[in-house]
Amino acid sequence: MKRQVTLHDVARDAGVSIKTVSRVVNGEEHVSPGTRERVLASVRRLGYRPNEVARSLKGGGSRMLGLLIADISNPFYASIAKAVEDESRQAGYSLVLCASSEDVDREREYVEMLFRRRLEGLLLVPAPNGHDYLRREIQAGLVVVAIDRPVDGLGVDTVLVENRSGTYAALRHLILHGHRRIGFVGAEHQLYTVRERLAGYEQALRESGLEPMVELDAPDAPRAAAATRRLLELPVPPTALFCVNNLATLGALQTLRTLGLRVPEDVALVGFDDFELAELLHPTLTMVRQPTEEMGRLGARMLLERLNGEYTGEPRRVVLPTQLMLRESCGCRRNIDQESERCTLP
Amino acid sequence: MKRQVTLHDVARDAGVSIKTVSRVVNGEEHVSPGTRERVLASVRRLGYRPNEVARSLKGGGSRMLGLLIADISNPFYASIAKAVEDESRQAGYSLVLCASSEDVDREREYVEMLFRRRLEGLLLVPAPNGHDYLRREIQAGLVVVAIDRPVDGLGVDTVLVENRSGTYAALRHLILHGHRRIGFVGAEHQLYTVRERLAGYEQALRESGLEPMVELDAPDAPRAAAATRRLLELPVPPTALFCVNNLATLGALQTLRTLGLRVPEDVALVGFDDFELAELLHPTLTMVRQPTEEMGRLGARMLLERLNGEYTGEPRRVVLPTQLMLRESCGCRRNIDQESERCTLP
DNA sequence: TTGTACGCGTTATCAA
DNA sequence: TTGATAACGCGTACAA
Repeated sequence: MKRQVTLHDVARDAGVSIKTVSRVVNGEEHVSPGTRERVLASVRRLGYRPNEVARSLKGGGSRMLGLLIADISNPFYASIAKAVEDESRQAGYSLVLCASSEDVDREREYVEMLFRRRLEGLLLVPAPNGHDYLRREIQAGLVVVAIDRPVDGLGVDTVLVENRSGTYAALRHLILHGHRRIGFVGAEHQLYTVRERLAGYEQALRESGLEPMVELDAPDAPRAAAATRRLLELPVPPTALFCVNNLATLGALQTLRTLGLRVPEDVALVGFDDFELAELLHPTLTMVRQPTEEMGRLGARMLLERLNGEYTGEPRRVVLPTQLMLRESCGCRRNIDQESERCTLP
Repeated sequence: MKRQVTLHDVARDAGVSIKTVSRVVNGEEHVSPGTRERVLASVRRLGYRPNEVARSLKGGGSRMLGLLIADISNPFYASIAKAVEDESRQAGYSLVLCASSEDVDREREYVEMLFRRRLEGLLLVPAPNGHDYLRREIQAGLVVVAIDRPVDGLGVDTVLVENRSGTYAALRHLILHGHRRIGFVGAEHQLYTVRERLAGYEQALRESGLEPMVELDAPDAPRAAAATRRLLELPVPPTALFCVNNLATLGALQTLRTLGLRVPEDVALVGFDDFELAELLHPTLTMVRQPTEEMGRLGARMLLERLNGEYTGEPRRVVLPTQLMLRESCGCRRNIDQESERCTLP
């Protein structure tokens, strides 16, 4: 990095003091038009640009936010990131992207780094387990907002979706279609969203006196594929599957294709976390949609409201609604005549 | 932001000078074990963490990189971002995420901001047109690496893929399958990648004496759908389509479905920019794969090599190979017996 | 209207 | 082995 152009350089060039240059640059009052012109000319000639690092140090705040997610290549997080980036930029903040891979240690390292760089706020999709370390950061002034999952016992603003009732609605739908054996293709029980969705699943089954069939070792597509296979190779296999998220859904589809099973004729399928191509697959996929962009946008807004003092009250918890996107994979189309009233459920 | 714990606080607490604390914190020599212990105890007790902003100002560099892409919700960019984030983190850099939406003005605003924050390097997927402004930033010390598209006339390290020959191979494949009328579903001609792929398309057609059928107004899925419809409603419609990227491919599929045309029986299809679900669609999609993660990883490495002085030579231009992923949508499977030798082309 | 002097938290220089 | 002091670039308080 070459030596940069500073206020001093401009001041010398324009024949004024650095304070005058500072005034001009920041558009303050009390500068005569003449000097202003002269200073601006020097600014242009020398190519002066303010050093935000110095401004931050002086006390203005770093005007940077962090977004900590598991994996940006997952469209769920990418969609959140898109909204957060947009809101940050509009508010004049820069956004630091951090990926934890669901690893608390990596998360903690990242948060430590963010704190040292004096980021003002953090949008966090907390990895499973142990967020006590965050208490210290919050006490030291870092503003945190949790998205997708709560971070328990810390009283931070939180944006969630209706995991439980969204799943419940999806399962009611399958049950009303006549399914009695419905498998759950899940992921680590440590994940809040998985627990909640599992609870919705179990509630729906319990109410109908059905037996749960649960596979939880499906944190990524390949393992979801294996989990699905285990379910389908049961002595009495399920006639329908509920997949806990987009990755699990892809894995399940993989296996269904491998085994040559037709959807929904042989096995019906509903998944959580809708994605763009669900409408282009064959069959089209019935999915529980969560408003990913809105989650990001809202989380960012809540964070910014804290930062600029627009909100100073108690921690907020927003729970956004989900939506059951009825398409073909649940068997709806097949039964649409005889059960049309039921298909309008959600 | 509360008042933070500084070197002074630690120094006072430990009864030493700030320089001594600084030495301990940075693991320098010339500190007696006794004082070191005392200082470390104070550091822990007070919860001191170094202020990287101050370090940056002092001259250590900000240890931050920028990644400027069009849209993080596009899996192509998300995949690049994943790799870049990973490389940055490993090198001890933080990554600022910037989305330009292909808008040069927004790009310029972002770069200006990045410069003011004194980011050390920038990984850039340049928006179309006018990058003269970058010259100034580079001269001022910003290190730039271009990914996916070159930024002309500026002599920066660049990572590209074989757009032209990749497309050429795809079209040869279609032509050898007997297609004589092949449509091109493209995007703005201003985009380097589009121009290159179009050139590959035209070359293949020219060599076989075929007539190009080109639609360029397909920058997103909906407009790609419309463009595809225009092609297919021609008096003599194409029997095959080449789609310039993943978005164009999705748009084309949309229209094919709407019109009730079968792929590949009625219309064959090959697209550029493979994506995960191409294998799960029906039919599975024959696509030109580009090594997105490697593009990001390599770009990041080249940038880091510049920053740490490992490389100081002439601007480098790396062109990564693409790969034709033969699946069903090109009609390959149908003809695989009679043309198996041709199918091994790529 | 303009300028001087100080502080932000750190590292670097040089002396003790 | 230690410490006082000067940068780094900027904004603020206070004078002029």
